[in-house]
Amino acid sequence: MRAITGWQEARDEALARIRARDWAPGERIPDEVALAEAWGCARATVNRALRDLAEQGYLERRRKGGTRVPLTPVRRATLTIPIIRQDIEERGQKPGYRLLSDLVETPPETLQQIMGTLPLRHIRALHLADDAPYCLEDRWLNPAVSEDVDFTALSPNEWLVGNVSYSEGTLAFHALPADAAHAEALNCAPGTALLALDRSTRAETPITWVRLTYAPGHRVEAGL
Amino acid sequence: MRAITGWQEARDEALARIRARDWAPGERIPDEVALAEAWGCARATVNRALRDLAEQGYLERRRKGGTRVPLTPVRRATLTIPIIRQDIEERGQKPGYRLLSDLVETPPETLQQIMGTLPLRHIRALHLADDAPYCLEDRWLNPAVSEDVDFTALSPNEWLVGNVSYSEGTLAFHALPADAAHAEALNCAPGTALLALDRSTRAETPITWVRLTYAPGHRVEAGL
DNA sequence: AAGTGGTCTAGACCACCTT
DNA sequence: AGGTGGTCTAGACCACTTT
Repeated sequence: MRAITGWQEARDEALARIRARDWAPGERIPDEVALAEAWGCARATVNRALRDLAEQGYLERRRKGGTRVPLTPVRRATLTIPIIRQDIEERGQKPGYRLLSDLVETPPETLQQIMGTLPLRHIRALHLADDAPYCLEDRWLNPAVSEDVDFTALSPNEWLVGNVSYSEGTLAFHALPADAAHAEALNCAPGTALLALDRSTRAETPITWVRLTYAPGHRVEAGL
Repeated sequence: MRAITGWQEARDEALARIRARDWAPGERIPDEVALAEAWGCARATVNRALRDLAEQGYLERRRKGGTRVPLTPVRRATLTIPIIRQDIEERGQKPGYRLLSDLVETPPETLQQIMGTLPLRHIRALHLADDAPYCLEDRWLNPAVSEDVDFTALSPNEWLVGNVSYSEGTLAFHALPADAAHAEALNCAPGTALLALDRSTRAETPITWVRLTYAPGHRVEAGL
């Protein structure tokens, strides 16, 4: 075999061996020093290649334990979370936005546990694609964060990304039936199955919790 | 400032500056050589830190163009895709499995475009958690791949991961109303909103397309 | 106790892209 | 044309974990 020149080449070579079961599931593969010598490259190059495969779930690595091909690989997919307006533009549609309500309220108890402080600013807004309902943004905001921001023309989604981003959080998908409010906003029948994305965001202090409920038929795609 | 010792420390320092808007959105940050000198570490360490942040969407890097803080950061979340049985076990529940049907059929036209060859092996199976319906696996398999495999006791999901994994594919979430078959299998009323995950897998040739339809109320969580 | 991956360093060359 | 990130190398030390 000719010498390997780059880490991507090393990665491809390793992946080929895994796929060919040359390195069988459960088996320990040669250590980095051995591979570096066999492939005629530096150990750091092998390391980069194997680390990359491990990040994708193709390998398991442990100090002293060596590197193994997992018996049951856990693949990872990547989900990109753009600003809603960008999302719509990338579909080649015209983005629109309408603020439905902006109140200070006491949230449901489940939310109180997540957000802590009370009361919260509760914003409901509709995003449009080519003038058709695209998704409903149902957001609870820590009032300390948003103060006097006017969400009449600018969606909280966009404002937050530009002003409070780079924070921690959780994200989950689920399905729910359209209630009366959904039905009216998204222009569908009550009970329609809708895809929803719940996301909570916090830095030192809780910032926001949001549920994006998409119009019927919407699909969220993930990479790899 | 005291010298930075590791790449994670460098990453944290950089992220702190981004969050503090010390490095403002749209702005170009110092180049790697400058940061390495300022932080008292090697350039490779800075590179690793900034590359990591760029992968997460916190920075945009271009040769000659330098490194910038994006005006509108696109965050990325990671979705782990375990074997269904493992998924159930990790919830502390007892996994179960029942094969519902295993036929060779002509798939709907939309699927023919994805899978190419005809006919396909069509398998429907139910996964159980603590004897309650967990998710319905509706799978179309390239017959050349599965040949004589018996899915009575072993789910296609598990067999594939162990035997044909390490392949390319796509993945998408959406919501759909339970039809009569869903309703019976998942023990819910017809029309119930259900979360579904469509996944297609291919190597050199199309391997399989599957829709996992989860029991009502199921949530799929993503990291960060 | 010892083996293996994790990482740092210093220097170098290269590829790409903006100017 | 030149600056910047992308990557390779060779060597070194360290941290973890299994033996």
